[in-house]
Amino acid sequence: MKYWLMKSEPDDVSIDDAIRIGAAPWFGVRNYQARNFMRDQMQVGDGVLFYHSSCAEPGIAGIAEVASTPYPDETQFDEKSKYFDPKATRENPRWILVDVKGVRKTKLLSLTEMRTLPQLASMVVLQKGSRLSITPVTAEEWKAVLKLLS
DNA sequence: GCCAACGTTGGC
DNA sequence: GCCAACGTTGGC
Repeated sequence: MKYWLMKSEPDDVSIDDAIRIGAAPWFGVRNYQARNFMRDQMQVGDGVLFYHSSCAEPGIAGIAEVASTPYPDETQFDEKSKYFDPKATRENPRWILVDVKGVRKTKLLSLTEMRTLPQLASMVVLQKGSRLSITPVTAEEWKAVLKLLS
């Protein structure tokens, strides 16, 4: 059992959307490190901190969980998608994703608040220059965040 | 909209 | 394999 923080633009998919939709493919990741986390390390049932980014109040907005094993991101094959990748083929797909299921909405733990909390200082997402859309979360960090959200 | 910090691409 | 140029992320 691992833990993750996954960023989503709420104008695109918010925590409310994720809960309403249920298990949904986490499409559009086009960064190899983030892809590798999904492809190589995620397991069904892993805990996800659902983070709202590029919005008025960025921060953790809810809890989700990994809901599938990895499989190819369909949008890489779709010429009409903005995520289309001409170098990807069905025989040799480049982008792999998992389904993510929204579990519950929480109060917003804002980025500014997170930065003030010593128990969260080690989180990858808070490190200077970090812009990975998927980052690993330690069990300690997970516990600390859940406590703050309760 | 700005821009710092990264990541990717492609010529050599 | 280096690295300059370019593209992207995402907070502010």
